[in-house]
Amino acid sequence: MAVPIFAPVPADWPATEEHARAVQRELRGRVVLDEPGPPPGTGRVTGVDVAYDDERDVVVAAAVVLDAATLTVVEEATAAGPVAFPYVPGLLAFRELPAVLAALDSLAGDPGLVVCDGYGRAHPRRFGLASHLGVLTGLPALGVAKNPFTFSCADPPAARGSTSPLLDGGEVVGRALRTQDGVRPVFVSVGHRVDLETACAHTLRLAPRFRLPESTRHADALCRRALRAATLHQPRAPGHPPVPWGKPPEPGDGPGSTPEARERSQN
DNA sequence: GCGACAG
DNA sequence: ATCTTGTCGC
Repeated sequence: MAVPIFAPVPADWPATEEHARAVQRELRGRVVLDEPGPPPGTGRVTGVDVAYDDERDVVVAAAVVLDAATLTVVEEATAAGPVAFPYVPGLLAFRELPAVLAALDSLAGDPGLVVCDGYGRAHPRRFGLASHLGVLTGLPALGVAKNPFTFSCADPPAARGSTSPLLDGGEVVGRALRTQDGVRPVFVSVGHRVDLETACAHTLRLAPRFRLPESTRHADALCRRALRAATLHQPRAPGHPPVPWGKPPEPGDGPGSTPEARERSQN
């Protein structure tokens, strides 16, 4: 599988943490918070995610478009490029966005609502990945994160659909949302042009069976697959990597390789 | 100053 | 994120 697009890092992309934080403070004023957002279960929803090979300085992004009513995949795209920024908590967008934007650009159809891996408003400067993506694309966007980052919240009741406020000190920045009975919650925050209530309703609809939304599960699987394919015959930098034992596992192994098992293991 | 910290 | 062995369940 060839990864069709090469996404160079934009020439004006921030290279320092200080610059990146300044960009966040400047762009955060453009976030639109007074739109309810698209009605859940209608139109299209697009999941985006990225996978890294820091060893080879490669990031691959995937965008998977779903029909919101049926959760059927209607379109997919990937894009690869150099890693644009180191991982710094609070500056994740600068690492992921160039590749994600390239993947979104290569879609033929309208992405509709974009579901990001990570946060939007729930961010030290109220401008996480989902907000940044929304502002740069103009698309409605929300964030679904797998852990509470630096924020705090009560454990929501055990039933699917239960929520509790996600707090930064006294300010509500998102919600912990239980998407399955008795399973750890996910952490939803607004990105751009969606309100928190609608963002949670979308997230719940997108997760009828697993903890994570189908949109992010599809995007996660696709970018990993594409990264493997893009990287499979490239030599690694000499020295570092430990040589693993035995031979690599065959496709369609035993248990532990099913989607359900993967989901549970990260839960 | 130190630890914690989306992916 | 990524690495990594085995184990459980449908």
